[in-house]
Amino acid sequence: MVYMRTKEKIMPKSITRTYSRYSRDAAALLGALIREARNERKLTAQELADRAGISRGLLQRIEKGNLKCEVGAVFEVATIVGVKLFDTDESALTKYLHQTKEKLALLPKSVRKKSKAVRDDF
Amino acid sequence: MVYMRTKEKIMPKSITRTYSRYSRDAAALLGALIREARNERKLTAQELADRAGISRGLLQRIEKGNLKCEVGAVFEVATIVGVKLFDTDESALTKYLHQTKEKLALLPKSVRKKSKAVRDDF
DNA sequence: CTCTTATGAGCTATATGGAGATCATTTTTT
DNA sequence: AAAAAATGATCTCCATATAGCTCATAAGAG
Repeated sequence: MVYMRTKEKIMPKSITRTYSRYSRDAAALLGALIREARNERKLTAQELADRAGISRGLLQRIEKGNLKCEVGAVFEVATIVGVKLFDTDESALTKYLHQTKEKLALLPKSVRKKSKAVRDDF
Repeated sequence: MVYMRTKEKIMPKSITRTYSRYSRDAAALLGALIREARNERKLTAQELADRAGISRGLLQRIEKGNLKCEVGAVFEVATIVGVKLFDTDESALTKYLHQTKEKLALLPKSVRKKSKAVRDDF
């Protein structure tokens, strides 16, 4: 393990993640939908944050579409204000989840490539 | 109370978040879909992690539906393997995003409750 | 208008999520 | 069969996301 530390200052590893446009748009949209839903329900930021068990500052970042937030916090807030993920109702989601789990249990667990052809069509 | 201030320093804040069932199901489903899509594309965990710019361990947690991951990492992985969020294609998402932004710009920025009635119907 | 409250932005200390290892097990290839 | 590769499950270190403030501004109520 090598630490990039000098005497004067600590060199950060500079892990500047790059996000695709789609990811940024998705987060921004989700944040906007959350804010919209919160206003419709006449909830203040503090109230919603309290219900979700997060701080108001974190809620602010979520509504702004900040990508560096916990998935759990984002999903929780979305759930509370009624923004459904995957455009599915809960029962359908749960049902499909079980189906997928069973399906996955039957599949091989690892993947072995037979060719190198990989498509990047997105 | 004389000893009240001990909790400031000594007691860790121990933020054990609670997540709703829906949030947990949503994360588990998303993780399962990602794994499914990754297998269909014949990508190893390491390859997908490299493409997303994350570690293999983080990808493991994402596929397991761990809620304590960056939203950006989850969205990015989902995007790469073609799991569309919100069940919408990219153009529609972007379009709706702009509409929402314009709409939000016209709305009042703060919320004031007129009554105390708040519904918890979810 | 004044008063009250919500929001936005910035700050610090700290809890913690992520990178990068190792190792055992499972799966695929040869 | 053996070898090679992928996965799952750990661990430590540290960069940073988070909670919890503060303050200024904005917006609604009276």
